[in-house]
Amino acid sequence: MRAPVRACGPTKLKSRLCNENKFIVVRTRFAPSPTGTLHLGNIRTALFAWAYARHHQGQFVLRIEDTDLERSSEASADGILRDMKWLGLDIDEGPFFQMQRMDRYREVVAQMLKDGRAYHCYTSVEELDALREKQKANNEKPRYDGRWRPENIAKFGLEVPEGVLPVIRFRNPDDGVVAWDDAVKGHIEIANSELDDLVIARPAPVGEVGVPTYNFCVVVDDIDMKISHVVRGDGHVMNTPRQINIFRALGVEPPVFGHTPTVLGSDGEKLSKRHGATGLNEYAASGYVPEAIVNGLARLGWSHGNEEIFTPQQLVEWFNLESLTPSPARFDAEKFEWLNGEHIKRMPVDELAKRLEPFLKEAGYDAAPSSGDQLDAAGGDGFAHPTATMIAELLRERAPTLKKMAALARYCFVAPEVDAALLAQHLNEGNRPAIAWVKDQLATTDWVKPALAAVLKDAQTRFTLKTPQVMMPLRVMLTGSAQAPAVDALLLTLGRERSLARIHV
RNA sequence: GCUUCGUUCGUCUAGCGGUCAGGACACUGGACUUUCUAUCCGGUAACGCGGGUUCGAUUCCCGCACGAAGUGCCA
Repeated sequence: MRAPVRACGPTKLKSRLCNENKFIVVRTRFAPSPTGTLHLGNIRTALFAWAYARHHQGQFVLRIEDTDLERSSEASADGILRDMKWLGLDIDEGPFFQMQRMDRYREVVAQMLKDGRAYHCYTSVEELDALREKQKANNEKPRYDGRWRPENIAKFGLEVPEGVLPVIRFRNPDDGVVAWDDAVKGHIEIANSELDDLVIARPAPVGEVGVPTYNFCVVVDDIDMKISHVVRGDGHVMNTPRQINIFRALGVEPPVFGHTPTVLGSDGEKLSKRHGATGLNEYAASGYVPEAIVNGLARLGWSHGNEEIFTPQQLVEWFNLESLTPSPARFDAEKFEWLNGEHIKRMPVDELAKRLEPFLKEAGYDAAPSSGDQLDAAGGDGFAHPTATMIAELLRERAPTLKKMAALARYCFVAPEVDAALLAQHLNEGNRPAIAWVKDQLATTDWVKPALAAVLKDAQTRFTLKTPQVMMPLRVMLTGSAQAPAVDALLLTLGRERSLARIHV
């Protein structure tokens, strides 16, 4: 489901480019390529850009950079939209698609050509390769030598070759340095002598403009979309000076740049499918809640003192670019899971129940109703079964993900298989009478927690047993496991009928 | 090779010239006699190396090492 595309950018080149470079409002953007699912690294950049805009009551723009025809797909663009929505990164404008802005880019290239800020270059790819090889062999930096700059043509003795379509190159300044104060990394400067004349439009007959290239489109887009702060991954640091030069050539002051550090896999390698740093959708499917993902992602490279657990709202309130660390961070799956558990614990039960329900269904506990605190329709073992809310209440502190919580809830629906050896460890002649007594009491006692607790306590005193001697056999019979919630809570959740059916003395 | 950026416990980080270098995850010890994969309390564990500057460097400067990115008619 693709949102409607909005046209962006007027056709009056000059007036547009030269004037409105004062940004009153903060406008950030996220500009992914639709070439696959978003991984944690990408989405974190989006999160930071979004949080910055929201913090300043600014706007957040989504731009899809779909000019790589071979790898781009609509499905992937839809996936991006879906993931952002799930995380709560609401967008104010867009998505804009670069493919639909080609005319605009060409218009600007044509203008630059006319103004002498760009020129045709007939050097073939083969020649370029040869040139670079030679430069490398001589221990020089491989770069285009500017031979087709109008003033150099004669010097190089060049003639326009037959049947070769020229590319258009940007005339980069020869001297001086390009410098900017990166909002994350601080002052950075690069000598123009390190930069060469980059191709801004691919081959096309003279008089036409070929397909424009990335570094150029980005600048035109950021100008047209009035982006005030470019928050992006630090893989773009080396593009920045080139882009700044293009901004200036177009008569526009460049925006503020903030380059966020890379996220590495837990092994320290770059994030990729193999590292388990899988797509966001898979975290959703594993029972992670978006609040926890936002929290964890933000905490990877950003900090607000010693705050570890915070809500998306708090992130927005506290966020600033200066508190980003400039160094790369490793993804820590264990900490993410812990964080997820913390967010689950803090969530209102009803909300938790609502989110748990699909996971219960997926686990095969289909009949779970959505809410309420009374037993509802018959479950898989033939008894009225607990609601999602009751289960959430019972297990919220014991499961780090919704999926694990659903798995833990098994005994709420299905009679457990009780291992005889395990039971024998906890049930013996010493406590058997007590358990029998408890069962008797449970047949008639009020099914409320204080009453249930009282029965259990009475059993201890009446039979002079230690607490575990009463609790453990019940726990095992009720759940099939020695690790389970408090027995009174279990009884309450499971219900009288089901509980009695499971207690065998 | 060249350019740019980076380097605090295993991991994420706080620190912005004087701290017993703090917190969190993980790990580990204990407590909770309603178990535990829960909860509470405790513990182990870090400033990459070498020079400066300074009364004093984790903090500032310079080298080195290591890592990352770039060096495309990819984005």
